[in-house]
Amino acid sequence: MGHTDSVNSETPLTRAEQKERTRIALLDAALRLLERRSFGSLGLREVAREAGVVPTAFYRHFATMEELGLALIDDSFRTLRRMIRDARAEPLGYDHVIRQSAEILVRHVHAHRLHFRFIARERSSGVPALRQAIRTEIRLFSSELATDLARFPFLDRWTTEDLGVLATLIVNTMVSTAEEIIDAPSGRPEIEQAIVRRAEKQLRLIVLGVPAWRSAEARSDTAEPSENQPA
Amino acid sequence: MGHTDSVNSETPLTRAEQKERTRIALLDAALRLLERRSFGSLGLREVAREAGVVPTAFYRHFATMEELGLALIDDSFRTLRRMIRDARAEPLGYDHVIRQSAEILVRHVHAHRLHFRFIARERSSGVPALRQAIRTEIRLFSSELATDLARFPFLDRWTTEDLGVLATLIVNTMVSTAEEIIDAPSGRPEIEQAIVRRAEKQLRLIVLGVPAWRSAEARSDTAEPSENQPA
DNA sequence: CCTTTCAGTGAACAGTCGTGCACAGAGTAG
DNA sequence: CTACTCTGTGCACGACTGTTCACTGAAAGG
Repeated sequence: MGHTDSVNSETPLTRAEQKERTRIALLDAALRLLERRSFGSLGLREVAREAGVVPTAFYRHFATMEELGLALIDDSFRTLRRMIRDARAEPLGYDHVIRQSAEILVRHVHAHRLHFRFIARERSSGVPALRQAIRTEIRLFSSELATDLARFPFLDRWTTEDLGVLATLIVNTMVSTAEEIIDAPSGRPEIEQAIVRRAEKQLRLIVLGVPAWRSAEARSDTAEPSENQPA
Repeated sequence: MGHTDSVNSETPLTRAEQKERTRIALLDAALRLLERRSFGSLGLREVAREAGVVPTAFYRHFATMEELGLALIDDSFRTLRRMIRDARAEPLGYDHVIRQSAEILVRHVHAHRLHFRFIARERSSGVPALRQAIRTEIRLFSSELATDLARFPFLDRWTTEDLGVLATLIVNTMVSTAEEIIDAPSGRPEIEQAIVRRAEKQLRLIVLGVPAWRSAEARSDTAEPSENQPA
């Protein structure tokens, strides 16, 4: 008696459309459950139930839960990349860079709260395969930022390694900020404002260290004098 | 036929001693399982089995898994506090502060790998109660650091808020570093050295921004000129 | 010494889990 | 129109889960 209206109840659809629809229903169901639980504790049956689908239907889309998890990571980072494209597209007011970047981050975190929460949560916890995949993506993101940074004053003659150091520091700060925004009680705008305000200050502090960087490297006493280039 | 040698097989012990021993066996078992899995996906039976104890014995020590988790947090932060005490006890070579702090961090992460892994993993993921508890502890740690920082040059006349900004930035960097060290493949010392080296550079960069801080605050154009005090 | 306490046992419960299998029935191709 | 494809269904299975209960036997207390 298999009735097809478990996910859809609209006009007749092509087969591929209907299948994609169920797939998305499964992904969304998982994402929804992940608001309160961790991925590792999620069950195949649980997700199927939440999606309004029988457990065995799950296998038509994913061979295992881990596979669904990787699909979720794909989707999540797709939205994150969109955010970065947005950031690059903006005029970039030069000394408003920090404020603008923070604003973009906040906007996207709100627009794709579930995706960001998923990434933030599974970044350090749970299933090794997912953790690995997320770390790789973030690392890739950092090195993209590093090449972007190389076009700023003072930074144009930095070592690749030093640019990486700076980029990672900035990314880490952004990630921490995103995590705090996600966990902030919604409907308490002043708390979120404080978080954003602090993030901006942190980024500003980091940027302030940039002009002084080289001299400090030269001051480094007992360290092996390897990678510092001559002025 | 309840035999008592499931955990112990030594000389006769007092009742309290034996009970404490089993309690520790349960905590250690959980900690060991948490190397590969997340706390949320951990089962009472699983932990009891790993501890070499029958499931029902679990209830003699913890009413629920969440209670065991909170006990784990207690223990983990106890070792973390010991680390901080060590850090304060050292001579603090003044401009070797960064190198020394990093060294202490590395040493303790290795000595208490399981505790640090647990904290790192459950900090952002899984069971709300645990996440909450961990965040509170870290926040407390940050504000302690803030008051310590106030005794350094340049920092002695900073706002409380700005000190918090700086402290949080430093703590975040430390936490990220600890997470990376934990996940670094053991037996590859060069990878870990690279991580530590980057962490030191990041901290140095942050510190370099400190002397320039006030002026930048004054430069802040369209922002509301609230919390900056006159020089 | 005898009695009490209580950490750990073992069997049993209702429920959930992942997975295999046969089958329905709507979309698709000839 | 017919035959085929394939997504979703329904049922069954064994394994595992959290929790209950009455129990045992050694340490603790008088």
